[in-house]
Amino acid sequence: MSYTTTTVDSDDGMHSSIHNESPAADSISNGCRSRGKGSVLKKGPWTSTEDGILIDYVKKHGEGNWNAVQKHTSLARCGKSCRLRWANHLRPNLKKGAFSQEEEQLIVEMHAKMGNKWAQMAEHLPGRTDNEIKNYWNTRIKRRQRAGLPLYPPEIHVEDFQWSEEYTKSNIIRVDRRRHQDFLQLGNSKANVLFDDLNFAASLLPAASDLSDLVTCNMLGTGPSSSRYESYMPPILPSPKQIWESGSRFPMCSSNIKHEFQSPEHFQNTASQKNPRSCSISPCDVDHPPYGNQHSSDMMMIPDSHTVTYGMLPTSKPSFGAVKLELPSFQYSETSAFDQWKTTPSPPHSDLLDSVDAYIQSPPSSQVEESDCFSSCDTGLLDMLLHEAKIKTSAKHSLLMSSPQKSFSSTTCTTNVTQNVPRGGTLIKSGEYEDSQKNLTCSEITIPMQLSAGGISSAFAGNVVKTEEFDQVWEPKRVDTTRPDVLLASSWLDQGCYGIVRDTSSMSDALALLLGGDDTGNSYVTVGSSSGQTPRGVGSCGWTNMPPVWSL
DNA sequence: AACTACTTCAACCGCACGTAC
DNA sequence: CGTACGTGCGGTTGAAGTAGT
Repeated sequence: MSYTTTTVDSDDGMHSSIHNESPAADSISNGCRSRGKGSVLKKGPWTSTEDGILIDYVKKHGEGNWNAVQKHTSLARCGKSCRLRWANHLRPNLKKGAFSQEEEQLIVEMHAKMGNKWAQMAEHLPGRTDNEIKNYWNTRIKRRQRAGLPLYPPEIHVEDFQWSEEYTKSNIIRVDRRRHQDFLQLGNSKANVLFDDLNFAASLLPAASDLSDLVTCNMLGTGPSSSRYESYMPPILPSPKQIWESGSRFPMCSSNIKHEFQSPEHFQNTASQKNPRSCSISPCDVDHPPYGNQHSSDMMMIPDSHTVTYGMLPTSKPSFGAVKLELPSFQYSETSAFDQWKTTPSPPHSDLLDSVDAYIQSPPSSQVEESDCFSSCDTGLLDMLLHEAKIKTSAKHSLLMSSPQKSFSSTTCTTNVTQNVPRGGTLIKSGEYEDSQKNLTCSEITIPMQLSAGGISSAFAGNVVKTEEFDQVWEPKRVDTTRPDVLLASSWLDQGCYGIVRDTSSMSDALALLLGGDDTGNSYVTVGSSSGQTPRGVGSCGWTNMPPVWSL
């Protein structure tokens, strides 16, 4: 931006510039078309006087026809400038100040779904402008880039195919705004995962047929066999438009899984005492074992995860080593970063974003070898894959059964997935899917999820909050809870307890996982690493102008 | 106190799209 | 159909503010 014109002192003491448009360059030189009266259009910061003029004009004439402002007032601003000023600063009901945590989380969530669709995001953040959101995001990018953190929690990508750019550009979003709104609506209702949705997904997507994958998607997405950043690689997915046009909403399950990722306090107290903000997963936190004496086999390990610092550290004093700071996202030192997470204190009730920021700016320094954690937490990839094969078989069967109550148990990890399952099912066939969420009575399946990190640390005491009948054996997925991004994602999911899109992501997570996988249980998540393709993950993109996760 | 580095944010720019003529 | 115009969006810039040395 170069306000290289006459600088004048404005009435509020600010310097502003006057752009002298020459006749030859008057039309589009500054992005505004001249009104053709030899006008001298002012540029730069607005003065209070100008604001007053514009406000008066809008009061009299309403919004729109911005080029007429210059005609009808003494304001020497082009229409674009007027519109921008009004939209970003003068219009009523604008919310000023820092973004709330809910807003921040929604932004991240929406960005994962939409990409840089600031205006669309702003529609879902009342009182906020696209410019604000954009600025916030750019700041976030810089922060996380500097810290070497991935931009999104690892699970984010798998839920995003629903919101591909194709979708947002499709007629659906224009014609059916209500659905759009529903998708992002704020709410605290339980997520509903409709098995019919899943079945529909399975029919629509041949590879998407296993409930086990649905259940395990969040774990395998960052499974031990995957590289650190594979979770950012997109699964091969059908056209989102196709899915949407088919009418399926693919409600999420992960939020419900996450819903059970409560703090120890949560488990120790009552299930009804659900603090939506509570999320504390610090399995590898040797120093914080208050969550019970869970055996390592009872632990789920989320590989490559981050440990969140939960606001224990000052947020204003970056303390990263220079080397780490210079590492671009997805390239941070695996060992150092990994190690740092492990000993991070993790208060049970914490704030996700603050925690992340806290980590970014002041990570722990203790050293624990990643391999140590893995070896102690994980019995091996092969075992896991074998489990996967079993799961697929059993879960596939369970999906086809008419009984809505299917639960999963495991000797090593009890995962609670609360799902609302339509009785009788409404899957007709692909393309004729009904919105079961509206029409069906659903029963709930609750699968307690128990987290801990192998041998090292904190397992949740009182591991089962809700106990339901288990007639399916569900094998554990080890979750490397020492990886910051995974823990971030866990917290992320927890946010779904009070968040916005919590009833939409899990199914897509599952589908993404399913599509990325094969019958051998390999390569569930990514297409980049195992397919021989050149990965197109976030890491390969510029930090600015990032595509939505689904499109990577 | 002065300087530097960094962050934030308001505003501009170019482009795309829709509409009117 | 082509052009002009109005509007909106996303990317970029640089002034102002803040923190660190």
